[in-house]
Amino acid sequence: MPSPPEPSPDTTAHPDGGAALPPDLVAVALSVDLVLLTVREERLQVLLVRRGIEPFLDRPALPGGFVRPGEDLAEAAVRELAEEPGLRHPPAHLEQLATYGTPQRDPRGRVVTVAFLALAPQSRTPIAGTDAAASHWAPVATADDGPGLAFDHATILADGLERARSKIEYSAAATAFCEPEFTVAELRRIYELVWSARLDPRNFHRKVTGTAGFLVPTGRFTTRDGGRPAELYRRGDASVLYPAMLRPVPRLP
Amino acid sequence: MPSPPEPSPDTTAHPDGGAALPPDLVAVALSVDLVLLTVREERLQVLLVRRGIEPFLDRPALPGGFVRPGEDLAEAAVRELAEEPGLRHPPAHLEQLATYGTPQRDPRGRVVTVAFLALAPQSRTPIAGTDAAASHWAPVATADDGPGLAFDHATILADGLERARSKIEYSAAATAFCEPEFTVAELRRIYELVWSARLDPRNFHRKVTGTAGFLVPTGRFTTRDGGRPAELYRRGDASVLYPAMLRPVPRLP
DNA sequence: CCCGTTTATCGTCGGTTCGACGATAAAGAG
DNA sequence: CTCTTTATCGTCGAACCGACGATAAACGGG
Repeated sequence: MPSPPEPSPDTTAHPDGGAALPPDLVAVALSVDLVLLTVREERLQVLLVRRGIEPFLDRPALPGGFVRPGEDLAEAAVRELAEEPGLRHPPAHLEQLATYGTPQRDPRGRVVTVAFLALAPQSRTPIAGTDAAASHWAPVATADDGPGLAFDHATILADGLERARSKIEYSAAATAFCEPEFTVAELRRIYELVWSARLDPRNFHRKVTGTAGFLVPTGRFTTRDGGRPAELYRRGDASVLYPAMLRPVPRLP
Repeated sequence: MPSPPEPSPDTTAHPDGGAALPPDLVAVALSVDLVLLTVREERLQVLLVRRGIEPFLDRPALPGGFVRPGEDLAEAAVRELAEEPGLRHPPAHLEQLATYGTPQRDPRGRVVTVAFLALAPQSRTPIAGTDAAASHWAPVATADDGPGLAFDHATILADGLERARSKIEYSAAATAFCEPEFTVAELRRIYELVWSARLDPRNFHRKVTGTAGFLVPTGRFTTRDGGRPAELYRRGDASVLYPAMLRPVPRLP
């Protein structure tokens, strides 16, 4: 991390090998932004930060930051997550979402951002929802209320939500929202809150326990949800679900 | 397009609004690369170029180039496609694939590339396969033969192929490989060549003609494939297929 | 002109999966 | 002990799929 203005060191470095980048190409600043989702307080929530500098001062934004020299993209995403006080441990799921590079998306200049989608269980998300701190959890249903998100982060959030909603259809990614051991009902609650839909407990139970490699029974039981004791499961080694979990079609009436 | 060395104009421009980018951040060169697929000569093929400069001189590579000032990412992808002699018209399908930014992926310096996946019908791909020209079509099955692809383009190509193979499962993207009017058998051939699998003609016919919004019958017929005349269809307005077209499970024996 | 070949299209049959829902099991609350 | 809550097992019909038979409509060669 040097100090003075030398804005594009890497683009002119390495003139060895007889090859150098063309001198007239456009250099951009590169950042990563994170759509970190969790299920807490019976709602799907996203981690937001309050911007402390211009532009969009005091507006909510997705957590993120600039990529450092010699740093890979996923590496930068993991580092930004670790720096956020809203997350104690690494997330259970992290994947690249999309890249946003519209020329005018940042008034300071050309900033291209690579967005990542991260899913984490509630136990790794200690920040309370109504703190005035820089980091806070916001229900995704109300993320667009109040002052709008900075930059194009509303678009990125919407893309991340759609990715998460479709990802849990055909993969075991929903278990990333769960604690290491969980009941079928707790997993079903994840699906219901992510999809904003109600699922039949009996059909859901048949589906997830009948899909090979999805859930591994522990043989132990819990009554923490009340009622008859439910068996505890761990996530299996299956990453894709086949056949997929079907998202209920939105009913018109 | 200015001329002299001024490698990072945009990162220091716009100091207005009381906000400027931090002076010590890493600037990167930004490029787009294209995985342009078509079905020709009974094979799934990808457009490759022969590199005319170092590094990877004379090695095959995905077509692409640097993003220009003021240019959006998708805009740059469309421009690069238009500049390629391998494509006469805009592709029928274009989507962002992923972004690759490992620090050492380009020996000249920090170059981050946004890869796009494009699908086009044969009629828009006039270049012959064995020309010694800069652009040529290569069957994807043999794209890894001979000298390897430049940079990390083998990884990008593999990701693009996987995206294409899964995309046609749950969307109508396979029609992007077809001419404006096509028969059910021609569409089936697309699926078979992209998946390297054989599909039952009767079940495929039932599936595609029974999925609402997938195909629109024209009422006209053709015998260009021999045998009994087949009805010509156009693509419908459905973009997602529900239920999905099921990819056959790979047979072990 | 008849006939075999090729391709298109329609149907049938059995197995799997899904949605809707009944029935039973096992805990806690009062 | 009864009521409530939740978990889990079954049942039934509809939808869908894979395998495959049957018919239709073109062509080419005798």
